[in-house]
Amino acid sequence: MARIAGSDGEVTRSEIRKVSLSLFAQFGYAAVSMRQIASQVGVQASAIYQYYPNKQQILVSLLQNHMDGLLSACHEEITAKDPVDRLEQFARFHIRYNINRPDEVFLSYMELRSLEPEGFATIADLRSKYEAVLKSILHDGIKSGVMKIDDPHVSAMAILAMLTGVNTWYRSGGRLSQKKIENMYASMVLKSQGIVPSDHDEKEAAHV
Amino acid sequence: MARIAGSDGEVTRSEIRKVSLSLFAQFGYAAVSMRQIASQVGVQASAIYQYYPNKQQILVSLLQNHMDGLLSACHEEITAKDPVDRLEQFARFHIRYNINRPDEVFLSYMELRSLEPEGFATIADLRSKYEAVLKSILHDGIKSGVMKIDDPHVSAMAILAMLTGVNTWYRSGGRLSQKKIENMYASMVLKSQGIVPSDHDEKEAAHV
DNA sequence: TAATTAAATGAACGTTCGTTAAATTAATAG
DNA sequence: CTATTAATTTAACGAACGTTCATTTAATTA
Repeated sequence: MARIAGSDGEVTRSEIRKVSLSLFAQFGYAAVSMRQIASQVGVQASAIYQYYPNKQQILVSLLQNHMDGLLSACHEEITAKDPVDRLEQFARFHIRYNINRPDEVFLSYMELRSLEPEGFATIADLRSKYEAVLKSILHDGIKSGVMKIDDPHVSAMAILAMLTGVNTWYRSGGRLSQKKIENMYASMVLKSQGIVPSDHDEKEAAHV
Repeated sequence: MARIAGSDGEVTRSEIRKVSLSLFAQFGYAAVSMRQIASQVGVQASAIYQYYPNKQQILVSLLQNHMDGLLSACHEEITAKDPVDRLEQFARFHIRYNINRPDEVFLSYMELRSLEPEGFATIADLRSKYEAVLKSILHDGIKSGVMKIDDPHVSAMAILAMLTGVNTWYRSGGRLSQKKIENMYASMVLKSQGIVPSDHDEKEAAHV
């Protein structure tokens, strides 16, 4: 047997991505074999090399894709002018975007160590661009005096860790809706940076 | 050659632990081979089996040891009565204990998935005991009305993620002292749960 | 000093790994 | 209908894997 009736390269390629993502997230990059991926795709291991030059490039491509999507979506969705509003938008965006992509997020945080230097540099650069978005919001909030922040870098790291942590416990169909979770995390993030919610809400109301 | 002059089982055992911890944390459990561990210990791979029955048990033992230490230290060091004081003690303890054990912490969070069912159950149970310590503090704080918390479980997860996240960026000898970092995280944790620091400080002062 | 125990070696086991190469069949283009 | 391109197979490569076993040497005990 060789080419299979009805086989389609684009379908196989996306199947390889889907399966690799799921297996890497579940067992870790190093623990997953090409044969294991191939078997779930329904193909022989050697067929994967038609689409990716090696195992490492599958991982790089998955991470690259995730970070690109994250960055462009965040630039699209965080539109407010006021720093407090922007921080709230950031928190809500981060939860909303990540909560439905648990495997990508897990990979992005856990498998950077599996990357060879070149791929690592690329992904690390994208991540620091994302962190810069948050840091810039915090700087604005400090300048305008609405946030009480000792150290913007530490605050940024604390906020990101807190938000990303939702993926360690959230399972869809659970007790809490995604909107509820988004609300709670947004509130905790704002308060953690010295923003008293009622203050800001009242100011907002006064404008209307 | 066989037994080496001056060789000592206890020294070799602890060397195996040290090396395994460092390699597992750096490359991931699955990516590290017995031969790699052995070579850093300065021994042949077969010698490791004098001390551990297999690779999996090295990991289980490292994780077990870490969680035991964490739990007993936390019970020793969190002594206050007042819920707000206890939450502050918890935050400071978690930072202080974890910041100097980056490899153990990383393993505990990342390699649970590498555990076979029995070991997984053991470690997961220890972790939930630790989480229960924090949740109990939050419940007390809610009952006494000093904390503004929507959902204690979500708050506990958020706090733990935020605190544990310090290990993703902290490197010893950096810009900030451990004490400074402890202070900042403790403050953010309290504020995130609706505790206004000055309020509590003033009440404390009033007692003196 | 002889017997025993502790600590390690070196060789080998069957398996699996990532990857390559040649062959084969399906779909498409001329 | 034929030639070409796309998609896949089977077979094989050397290397590395976790683990076992018999053996060897050092240290301790009797």
